[in-house]
Amino acid sequence: MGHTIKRDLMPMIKNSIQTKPPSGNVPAFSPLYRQIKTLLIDQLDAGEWSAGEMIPSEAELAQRFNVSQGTVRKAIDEMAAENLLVRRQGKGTFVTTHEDPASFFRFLRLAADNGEPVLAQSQPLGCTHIVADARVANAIDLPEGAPVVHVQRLLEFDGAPVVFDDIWLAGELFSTLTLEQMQTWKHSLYRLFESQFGVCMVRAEEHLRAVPAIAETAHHLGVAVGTPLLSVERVAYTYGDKAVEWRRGLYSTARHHYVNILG
Amino acid sequence: MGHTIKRDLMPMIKNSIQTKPPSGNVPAFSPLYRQIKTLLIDQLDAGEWSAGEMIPSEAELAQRFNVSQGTVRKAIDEMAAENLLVRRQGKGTFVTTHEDPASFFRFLRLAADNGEPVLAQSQPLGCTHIVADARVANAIDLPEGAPVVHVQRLLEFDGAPVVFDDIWLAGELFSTLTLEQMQTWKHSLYRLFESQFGVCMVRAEEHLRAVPAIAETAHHLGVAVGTPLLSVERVAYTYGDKAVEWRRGLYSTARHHYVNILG
DNA sequence: AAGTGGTCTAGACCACCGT
DNA sequence: CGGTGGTCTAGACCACTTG
Repeated sequence: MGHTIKRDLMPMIKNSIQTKPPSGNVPAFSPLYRQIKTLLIDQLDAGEWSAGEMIPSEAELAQRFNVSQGTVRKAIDEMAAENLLVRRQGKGTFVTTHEDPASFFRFLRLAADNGEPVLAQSQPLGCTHIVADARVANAIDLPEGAPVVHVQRLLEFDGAPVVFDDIWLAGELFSTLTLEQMQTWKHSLYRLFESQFGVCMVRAEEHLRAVPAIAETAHHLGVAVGTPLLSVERVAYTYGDKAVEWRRGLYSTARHHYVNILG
Repeated sequence: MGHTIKRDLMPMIKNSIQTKPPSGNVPAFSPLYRQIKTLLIDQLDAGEWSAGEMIPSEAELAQRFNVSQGTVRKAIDEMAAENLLVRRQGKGTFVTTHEDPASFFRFLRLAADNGEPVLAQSQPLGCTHIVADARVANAIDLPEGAPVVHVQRLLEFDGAPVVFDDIWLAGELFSTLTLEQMQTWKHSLYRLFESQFGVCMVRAEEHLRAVPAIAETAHHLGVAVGTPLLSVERVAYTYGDKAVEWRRGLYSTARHHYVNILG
């Protein structure tokens, strides 16, 4: 037969793990540290610790889960590599937050051609509560007709408009979002979502293509109709790989470019 | 004073590491496993093991470097995370190769809109040995006027042209590259570079923008002049962060898109 | 069975941060 | 100083591959 972890973690949770026997031909063996990682992610998802907060020390977690510190360490290592946690030597381990300077506009891969650091300013244009059409429903895994919030906004770099965004958000999580709220907010949208709605974006997937500017977009970005624009479609995920946002950004790449590092 | 590692690695190499005292206000402390990682990368760079080959076992390396297996393991962990090495349980640890199916067109982020897997075919159009102009020289860190190889080629997906590439290579490394050689080659260019020139691309940085098609490109890609194309400029690096290639690809995104995962 | 990487432990000590 | 993460060790045992 198969590979099961027989170790007890915490008495109260030991039954929640490793329940699946090696069914079919999928081994489904999960080492202790990965089970612990899963537990920690569940606790993040449940809001046990909020963004920016310190989680318990490795020693404490080791005791709590009844494993060695090295095992906890390996779980945290993986989570730090996925940007879920941030380790700070001498201080502790913290939940990654978009409030952290290092995470300002963490998912915005635009850079100025002249190399100067970009300072983005968000200019909200609209916020309407509607229902999901097929395309949006499919992107963020909702039934068609489910409530969604549609946001339009302009991103300006040094006062010049560079990105026009259409954003759709899962309605349940953002039912109270208003245009005024965004207009008085001075930081990134993800920082707003995190601090006001408790929704922290941790991962995203983008699809890029080149498209001609249509009249409305051309107007907002101050370019001629037909100007090639970079279309960036993004699905963003919170803890537990839940898709909660779909957006399409149209980037004017006259003086900026999209940067990507290939490992 | 400061932090120096006092451990002897190998007798023959112990003098090569940790020579810098904590000058200025830079601690410059390097843990053992990172010193070992540097040594291993140097050996990869020197061709000690070629792409696809198995490197010595962790136990052997531990003995060779006079450290514990766990320390070697941590060095290899980092290298595996950077795609320099691939671990295979029960078999060994191997140098990452573009011959591996998982690495075919490893840096090509194009996907078909309909979700079907893409099968790329390279169509070489030209190969000339010239000297570097300022732009190319700057990109791959050569003096202006240094020899470079200029390659033009078309990438076809299912017979349809999708990418037009202009590629510049460091001349010293590819002095014997010919058009015929590429025309008879059935696989990716990076696989050719690796197996015929011993140059393995391990990392790249891309800058993307949207541009209108000019006449020549439009002709090659079968689109109208002015059609928005995705311009992808790439600098590719071998071991030791040496830039050896600069290219600009023009992607027709009518039926394909560029995929990017944001961690 | 022998050899490889993968997991887990227990403990020592170091580097860094705050008080 | 005590608490945190960071490094390193030595050894046991597990999982996977090959002969």
